[in-house]
Amino acid sequence: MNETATKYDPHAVEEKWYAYWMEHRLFHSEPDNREPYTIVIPPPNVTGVLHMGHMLNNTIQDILVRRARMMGKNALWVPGTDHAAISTEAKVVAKLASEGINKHDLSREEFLRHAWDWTDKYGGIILKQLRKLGASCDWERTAFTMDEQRSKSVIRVFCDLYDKGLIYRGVRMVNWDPRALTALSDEEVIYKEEQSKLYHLRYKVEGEDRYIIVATTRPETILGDTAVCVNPNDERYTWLKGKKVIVPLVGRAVPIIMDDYVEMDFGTGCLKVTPAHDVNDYMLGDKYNLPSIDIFNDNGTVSEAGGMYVGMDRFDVRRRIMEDLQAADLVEKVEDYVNKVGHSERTDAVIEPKLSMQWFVKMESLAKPALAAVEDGDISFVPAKFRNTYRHWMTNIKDWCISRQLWWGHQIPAYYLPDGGYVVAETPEEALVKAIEKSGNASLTLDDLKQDADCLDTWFSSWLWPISLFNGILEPENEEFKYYYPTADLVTAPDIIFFWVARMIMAGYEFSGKKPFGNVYFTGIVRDKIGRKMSKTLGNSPDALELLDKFGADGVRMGLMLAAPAGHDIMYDDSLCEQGRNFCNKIWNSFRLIKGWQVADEAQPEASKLAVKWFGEKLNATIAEMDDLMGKFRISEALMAIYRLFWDEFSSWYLEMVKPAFGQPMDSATYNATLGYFDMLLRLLHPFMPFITEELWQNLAERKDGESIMYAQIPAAAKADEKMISDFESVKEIVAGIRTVRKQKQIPQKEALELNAQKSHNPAFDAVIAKMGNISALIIKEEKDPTAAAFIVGKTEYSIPLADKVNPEEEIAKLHKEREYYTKFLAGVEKKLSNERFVANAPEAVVAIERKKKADAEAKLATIAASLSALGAN
RNA sequence: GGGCGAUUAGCUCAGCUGGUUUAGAGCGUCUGCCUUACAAGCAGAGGGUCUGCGGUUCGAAUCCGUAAUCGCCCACCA
Repeated sequence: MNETATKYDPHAVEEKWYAYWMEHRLFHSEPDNREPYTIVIPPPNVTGVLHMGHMLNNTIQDILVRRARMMGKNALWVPGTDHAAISTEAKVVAKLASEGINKHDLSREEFLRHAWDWTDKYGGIILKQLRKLGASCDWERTAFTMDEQRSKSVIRVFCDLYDKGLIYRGVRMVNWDPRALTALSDEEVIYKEEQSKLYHLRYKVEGEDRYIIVATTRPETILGDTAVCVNPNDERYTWLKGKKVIVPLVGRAVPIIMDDYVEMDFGTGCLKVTPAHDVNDYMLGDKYNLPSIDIFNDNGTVSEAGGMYVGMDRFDVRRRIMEDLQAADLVEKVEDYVNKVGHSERTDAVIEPKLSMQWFVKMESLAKPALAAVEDGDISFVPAKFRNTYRHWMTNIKDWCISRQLWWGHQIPAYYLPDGGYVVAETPEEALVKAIEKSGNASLTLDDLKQDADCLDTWFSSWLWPISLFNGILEPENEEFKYYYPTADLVTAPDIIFFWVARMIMAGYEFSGKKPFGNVYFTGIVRDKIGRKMSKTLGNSPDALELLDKFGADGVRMGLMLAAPAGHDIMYDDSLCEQGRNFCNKIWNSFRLIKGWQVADEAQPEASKLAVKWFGEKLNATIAEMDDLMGKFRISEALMAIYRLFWDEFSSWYLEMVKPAFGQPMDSATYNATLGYFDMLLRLLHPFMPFITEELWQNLAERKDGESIMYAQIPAAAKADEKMISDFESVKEIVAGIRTVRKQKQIPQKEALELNAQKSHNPAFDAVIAKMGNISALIIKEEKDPTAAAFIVGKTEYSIPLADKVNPEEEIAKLHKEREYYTKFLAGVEKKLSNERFVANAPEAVVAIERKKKADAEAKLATIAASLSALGAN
């Protein structure tokens, strides 16, 4: 380490200590007698790269884990990645396409080989990047949602739920992603407001020369129309009862149905019904036994069943059909219209509601204990407002569509028999046994069984994450599971509360009988300076690795944390990281100062003795404050507390008080106390800024190989001497008063001054005042010196005799200003006290405070009056 | 359409069960200083009728109502 550099250089330091921590396996945890503290990482996508959100989220987790470790707990942070079925498969498909390979020309096995190659190559890059941030994960436990243990757990759970009757297969209207070519769960659909059109189309009434007008946003779906619906109470349309209308262009006659689902005042009051491509229309179709014409292929082009525009994309059809309708004079009008359109969370494709055969989980019974856990506070949410969101979702929960028409993921363990029917089993061998039993056909072989081609939703493996990491599904009695589970805290972003958090809670109770974690800390969303969400398309997200490089990991961590109270979005700006970097520098330079001191065996100066005593109290108070704040997950406030202790109290006051004169040595008592304090400050800072604290801690004293600040304990708070702390605040004010006088009168610090004080002055810290103010003599003197520059601290007036330098008029003006303030203040207090109802109703303590305020203000005014009269004014 | 949350200094936010807060912090701004740890620094200063209105109370930034603005979540009006 280069002790002469005035700037902290994070680069070499970070690499060195991370390697040291790894080499000595300091992140590794095994069950022992200590209290466990466990966090499981929200697994990032296996092919993802580090972004601002990850940095925030993982910094918080690291702070919690490192702090727990330093409080003597057996801390474990388990890392891992998620196979992210849809997005990974999409990436692999795109990569193959760029090589001229079409996914569908490959067998499932061939495709999976490519996918695994891709995963091996790019997978886990993000985990390497987390190391640069300082994440103290137990990398030996790195897991993957598709590794063997996790995969087996998933399959076991599927079979278990199936056996319990909680998983079923059926034809339902699902959200279809025509780009990823798979069904999605409701949660994977993002509704976005879009500027679109409302098309008013003319439907001819069969056998009459009359038309009705139907309003739609999707004219292309008329190909699938099988009815037109009006409200039975709508008098405009009673004449339509029992009639049929002709679908424009298509020429098909469809019945008029009457249902009060239709809003009379929307559009024209006529609704076209396309049961195959709209959830509500499906419901109507079901109710009125309408035929359902599926006019789209899986990729969103028109199918043979559409009869026209076959093979054309749905959006091209929209344009074309409108041209054709215009030409046939079947368009009444076109209005601008804003509506919400569902998009795929992963591919952003516009969702097509589609009827298909899928697998579902019945959620109602799973939700019950999970809801109760949060309602009863067994699991607490930070901030608590997310309980509302959670409650609402849980009480309106719908069945979960878990099948995905993908290859990358856990293949559904359902096996179809040659003569129909299927069995669900953990392995093909077990399936065969069940199949033989079910069919009564003993000659069946493995080749006769055909496994369901679909994969499971990614979240069907993620919801088991906390349990499956400790193998709690397959071996619920294993030692690790019993020790580490339930985990302590979960740190995640609120946008996956339904995807993940809620489902983990359900899985926790269902598969382990216990909650998966005690607290859920919801982070904010990182936004840019003007409040926009950071996104690739906007290009407003700084490159995470560049930031780490520019400001150092500690600087970035601190910058993010300073602005990140729980659940509060943070507006990112580089100035935050600059502040973090500057703080690193401050710490660095304090260390340089301390290490530069010569130590001699001499008596401890009075000022140093006082400083040591005072800072000890201040340290105690801050430890207590941090304990309290961290207990409430007010992490940024805890950081601010230690930041201010270090910068304002330790650097600006303590070090200045004990600092020996230039070239002079320091007494060993003060020196050792200072080293002790510095050590303690480093410990308190370490969870937030792991690298610089390790570097300095290692250099602060001789350390054995393998020793680390990571395991240096943060002691429990002792009771602080509040009296001493508050007395010292007055001392600061006195010193500040002296500094102000010096500044106003342009008297340099090196010129010693005399200070007069009234007898109410507390002499306990005189040595400090003398040193910090460069005061040669502090004289208790009641009478006023008109040639002295005065200031008041508390009730006591202080003055510095300056002979000719004092301008009496300035002094008088200053006193008048103070008098004005205190007169007003006193009037306010007196008004309160003269209110009988206040005195009668307010608690005694509150009244006493007001009385003291009054007495203090009066004393102060008396002091001011005396000073004024001494100056010959009033 | 329902719900939730926010609105406090130029910016980002504290202020928890109303009373030692006629309101605090960090950053930024302004003024002096390259003082032998640190100019990414030091010493100071200025800056707010707590979104508006009404109410409860002896007392309101804090509780209640209401309006406005913003944000988020949920929902099957084409």
